[in-house]
Amino acid sequence: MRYSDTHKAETHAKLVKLAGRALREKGPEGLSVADLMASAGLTHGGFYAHFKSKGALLTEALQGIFEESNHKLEKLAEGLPPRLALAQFVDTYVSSAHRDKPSTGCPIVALNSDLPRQSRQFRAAFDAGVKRLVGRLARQIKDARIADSETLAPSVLSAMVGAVILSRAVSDETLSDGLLASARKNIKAQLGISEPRSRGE
Amino acid sequence: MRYSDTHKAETHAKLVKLAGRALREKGPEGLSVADLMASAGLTHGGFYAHFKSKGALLTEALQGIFEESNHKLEKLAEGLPPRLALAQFVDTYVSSAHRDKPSTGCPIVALNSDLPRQSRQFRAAFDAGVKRLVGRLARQIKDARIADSETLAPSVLSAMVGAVILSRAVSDETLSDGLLASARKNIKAQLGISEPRSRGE
DNA sequence: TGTACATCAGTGAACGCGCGTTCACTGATGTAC
DNA sequence: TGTACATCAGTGAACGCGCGTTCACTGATGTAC
Repeated sequence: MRYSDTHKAETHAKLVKLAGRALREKGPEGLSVADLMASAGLTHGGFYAHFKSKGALLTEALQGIFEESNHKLEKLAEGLPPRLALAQFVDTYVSSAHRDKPSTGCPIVALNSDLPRQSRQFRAAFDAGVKRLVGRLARQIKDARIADSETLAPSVLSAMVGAVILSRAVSDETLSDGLLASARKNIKAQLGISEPRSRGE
Repeated sequence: MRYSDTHKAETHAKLVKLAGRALREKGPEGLSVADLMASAGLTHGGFYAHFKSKGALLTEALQGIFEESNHKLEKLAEGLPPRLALAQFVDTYVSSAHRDKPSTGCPIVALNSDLPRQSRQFRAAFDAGVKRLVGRLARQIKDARIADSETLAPSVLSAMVGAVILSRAVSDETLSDGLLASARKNIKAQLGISEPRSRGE
């Protein structure tokens, strides 16, 4: 064969990864097959040797994103006591860094208003990802011995999601920063994990 | 003249209104000029007698939506004591009715992830709308004699926005309903306006 | 009062463009004999 | 050991389609004389 045994799988993985970024940056409609292939150094015709359709790629890319997010969150909490891990999660999620990097950020924030127009498979993958994230958050809240972990988790997630979404949507930077700070403060207060040390931040 | 004096203005207003609904339902890219004109009983060529471009229409439609939303909110609070008005706002916004009717709902929820890809004019109109809504909410919180009205308002808005967005994005209805209920409860608790009467709801 | 002309909201064919998708082909390599 | 063939990831031209936009035209009516 012209290529190594693993070559096709490597190309496939590369395409999924690139698509994951483009998907979050440009949305499902903004991602173009030709551009994606060009970004991988290939020509557009070869796309269909890897994916049945653009839709199939989108779903696979979304699954990959959620998988990757999950790993990142695991790493973030590693070795930290539950309450600190939770605070760390909120601070990292509701941050200007997250706001400014959609291509590597949370897919819920990046894709939400496109969702109603996507395929059933895509929405199913999204659902699974959201449920998994809610579950993880509920466990973290429970581990931190905070009451009402089950009902608190979805509400905390939606507050975090909403804050980053609004901060991204708004182009006035002062308004955007203030919004994030205010949300961080209130979410942590709601969880009862406001740390007194960094008040001067 | 073939048409009455007000005819063109009426058609224009009708197009803006129809565009406002289509915009929230299908997004900026999903709204097609030809479809819009057809929905008004006209042919697509006439569009440019009313608008300089599709972009100009989108901006005008967005401004119209925010205007209309503002009127709705005013009506909702009319005659109610401040705390009840606030609770009413939260309950109406974070509701399955709002979730299920994107075409007449809040544009922040409907359009957020499309925003980075829109024109400067469109984003400016969005900004203005968000600021106005935050201002209105801050005033309501202040009127209800709740502390921290300035920092609370953006955080409450983003929590409400996030809840409806997530509830719309998720296709599992139980998860979606639970999310809204949980968010309503927590937002009102955060504001200190949980009413004890409707606990059994 | 009657005729010629101007107005202008709306018509509908046509345009250029980017898109997702198809398909005959390439060319380096492994395999069969 | 050498030759003919099969394989298959990737190439690149071509397709049909929907889109935003343009433009010559229509036709009912108001206005000038």
